[in-house]
Amino acid sequence: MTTGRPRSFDTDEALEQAMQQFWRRGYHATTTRDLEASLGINQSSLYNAFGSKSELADAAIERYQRRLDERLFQPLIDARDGLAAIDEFFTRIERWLLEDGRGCLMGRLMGEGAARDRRVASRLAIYRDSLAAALAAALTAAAERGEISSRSVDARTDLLVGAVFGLNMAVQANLAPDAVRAMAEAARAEVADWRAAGAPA
Amino acid sequence: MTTGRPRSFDTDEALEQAMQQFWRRGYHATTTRDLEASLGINQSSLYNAFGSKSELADAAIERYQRRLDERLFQPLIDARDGLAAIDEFFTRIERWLLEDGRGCLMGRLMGEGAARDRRVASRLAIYRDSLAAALAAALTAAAERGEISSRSVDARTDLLVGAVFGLNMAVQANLAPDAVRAMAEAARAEVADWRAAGAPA
DNA sequence: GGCCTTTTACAGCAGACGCTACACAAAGGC
DNA sequence: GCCTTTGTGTAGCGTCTGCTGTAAAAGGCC
Repeated sequence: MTTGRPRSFDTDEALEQAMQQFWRRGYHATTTRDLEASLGINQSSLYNAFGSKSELADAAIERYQRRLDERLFQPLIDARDGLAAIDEFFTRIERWLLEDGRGCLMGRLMGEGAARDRRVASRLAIYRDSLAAALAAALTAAAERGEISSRSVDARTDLLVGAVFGLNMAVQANLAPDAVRAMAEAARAEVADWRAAGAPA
Repeated sequence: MTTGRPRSFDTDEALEQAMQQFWRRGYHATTTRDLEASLGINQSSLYNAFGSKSELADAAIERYQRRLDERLFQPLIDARDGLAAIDEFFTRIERWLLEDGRGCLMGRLMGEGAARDRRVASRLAIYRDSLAAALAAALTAAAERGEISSRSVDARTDLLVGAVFGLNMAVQANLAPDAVRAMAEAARAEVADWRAAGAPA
């Protein structure tokens, strides 16, 4: 059995703070000194506990993705009311992106080209797949309810993934909150038009 | 009159190379040593000619924006055939983004948060406004032709700006070219649906 | 109380960054 | 042929980056 000196900090709480830091600043702009400060942990302890900046980021992103699934993707999948769920989804995303002006960690990572780190690239692939799967599930539900044609599900999934990417880009580009809200509203209006047009079976 | 030693390089050609370098790597990842190499110019000459990295980038971005206007935005404004012009616009953007796998310089800058540099932020504002203005002009033309309702122009401008941002984000996130193509195709399909639905005057 | 293991603190490494000081080179003006 | 003006090459500045070497500290186990 290993005993040794006990950790002076809570690993889970440290990971939470790391996630917050990466969320605020992205991957590259977050330095190991920043992490030292925001985690309240000496750099050598940080390396001892997490291995490297890349590994710590990976763990922090995993934590973030669990939160995204829980707060945004899973509700979209669980709500079986078709287009209404998508409307609600964009409302949530808009709030998520503008709250505290922090945007979305995944949007930050995509935008800054952090995919050059293999671990981050893998996380980004998971993000994209989760987002597309949740939207596809909602659109499939909408087709089952007769709100849209089932043949339009794939293209509209791509369109909405693009809209979400676009919202992230807008936040990343420092667009005014009102402009971001207008973009989200435009997506909701488009979805509403689908219902109005109906499904030609 | 000033005389002095003449430049050993062509300033315009150097600026072109600087643009290419920023285009490939973005703002932060392009170092003054990179520029030294790709411009074939000593760093001190570079600073003597352009002032600073920020000022050189500003001039390079201005050059890029002229090219964007000429190849993408102005054709969209000049073509007065409404939705067909928008379809063509997305085809051009798709090609622009995937050609040489370089993406778009403005997308790179937006994504990497280069807006913290004041000059870059100003350039990004110009880009966004030009893009929105070109799309709004085409949508207005489409409304005049009766293809869509004139009341939907503003919302659809926002939607399409979002779609373009989304395509840029997809490229920035290193999505497979086929996935980017699918996103562009989805935007075109959506635009085609507008024509099918027609304008309820 | 010694032993062993793990974590901690401090200091520093090697490399990259944007930028600049300085001496020299190359042109025109007189 | 010198002077002034501007461009060039070298070398290096101060700072920041991710990461590590080393020794002391703090716990369990016998």
